[in-house]
Amino acid sequence: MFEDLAPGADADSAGADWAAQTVARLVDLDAAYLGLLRRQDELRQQQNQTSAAMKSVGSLPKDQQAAERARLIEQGKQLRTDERSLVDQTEAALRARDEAWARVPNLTHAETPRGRTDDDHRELRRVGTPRDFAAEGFTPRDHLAVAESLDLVDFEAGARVAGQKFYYLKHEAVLLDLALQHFALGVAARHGFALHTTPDLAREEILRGLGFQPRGESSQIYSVADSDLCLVGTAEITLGGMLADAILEEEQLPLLLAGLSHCFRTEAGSAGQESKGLYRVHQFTKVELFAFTTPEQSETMHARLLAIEEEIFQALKIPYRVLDIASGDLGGPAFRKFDLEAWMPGRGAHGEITSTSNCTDYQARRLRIRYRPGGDGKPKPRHVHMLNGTAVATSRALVAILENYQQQDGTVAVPEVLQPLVGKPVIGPRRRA
RNA sequence: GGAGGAGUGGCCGAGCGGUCUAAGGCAGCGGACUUGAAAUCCGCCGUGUCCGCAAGGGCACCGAGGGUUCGAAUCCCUCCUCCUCCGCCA
Repeated sequence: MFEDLAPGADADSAGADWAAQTVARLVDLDAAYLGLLRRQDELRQQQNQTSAAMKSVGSLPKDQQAAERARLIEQGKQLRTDERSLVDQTEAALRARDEAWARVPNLTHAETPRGRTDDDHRELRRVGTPRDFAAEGFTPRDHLAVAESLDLVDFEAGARVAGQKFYYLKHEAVLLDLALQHFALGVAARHGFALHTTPDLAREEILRGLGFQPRGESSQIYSVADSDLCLVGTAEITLGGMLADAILEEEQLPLLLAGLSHCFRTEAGSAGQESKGLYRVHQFTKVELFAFTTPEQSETMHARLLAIEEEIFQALKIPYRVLDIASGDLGGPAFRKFDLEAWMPGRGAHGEITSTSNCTDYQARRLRIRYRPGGDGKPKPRHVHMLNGTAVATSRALVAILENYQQQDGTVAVPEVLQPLVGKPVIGPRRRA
């Protein structure tokens, strides 16, 4: 059903055509539903009139009352039968319309680069200068080698207890992980975000509202057997879901939330160099920024979220670049997405460390989150815009720190802003017990 | 985990088969009175959706979903949430 609503491989050339067909299909489905809805409402009006008529039967002459009652009951029965079959049709039509709608991704920002490959992202800028390891006289190792030599991470035990791509952080890595969380939460609070810790599980319905696909074949989401709960892949889900069905006042916007949660991802089908060590794991901890705004505010807010992400990694003194993500890589909900990619000397390439998306009203429509515009008269509620951004994902940040702060003697310097919580300026060398 | 109780408009709260077009109160908005304010009085005061240029009208919503009935906020079933007590536990 509706295969024609999914773009094919040559979507860029066929894009306009596909869009026109999709719109036509949606219009047809909508008209079909509304036609049935109108008939259903008329039928219900008759039902209401019939039961109202029953009330006045008592004012008829006694000898006519029984006959009139019987007539109305018979009529009511008939109407009920008709109404039920019409309701089934109406519900089916509504489902067809909504399913078609759910498959339509968000619109795309005019400036978003078009394309489907990593080469199609637009690099907006580079900030910070990568260290010249050759000049320092040594070859940088990847974070896993650094971490293992300092006994900071144990993947073997993680595999034994929970499976591959699970891990234990050890020693100063634990403190680094916590220091990153604390630092990011501090920055978020200073920018006016209300701090939250969130549930690490959420109902499927909420996941769907945020545009995630909880139980698909290649789902990134762990689900809990015999329940409708899933492990969250990001606090975006729990923060966004907090206000489902709410109608906010315009003065409350923009509403800024920060959430600390564990994040769980199945990482189905990913492997290779990119997934080595802490870069791609099943569980990590993340501080997430979330914003509810008016439609007019969302673009400015998106820039603000990006600026906060940059502030954090500038404070950590990690070189990075900013990408304007290409249309084919946006996913369903995002209207525009910026990624920060840190320079990772161990692999000699950039790697994603944060991502911020403007989802405009895509999630708000599914979660029914609206606001009442101020002003005179009785303005109808409008959908809010919803945006999210990573303040810090600790596992990825650890990769960047270990690789950028490694020293020739095998130790790792601690970023200055984290030193108060880690309690020392340098990690290692360690004497193995 | 066990046993009870409860979910009604922004909030409190009545209603427990047809008079619900959901009482009453609080908050809010407009007005009268007042130099101004308070107090008092009068009026307004949910959401969604459909038809309509509009005025206006229809339909739905009393935690969610099913059911019984000519007719359900009201009766029955399932689920969700909250409260109380017991047990267990960080």
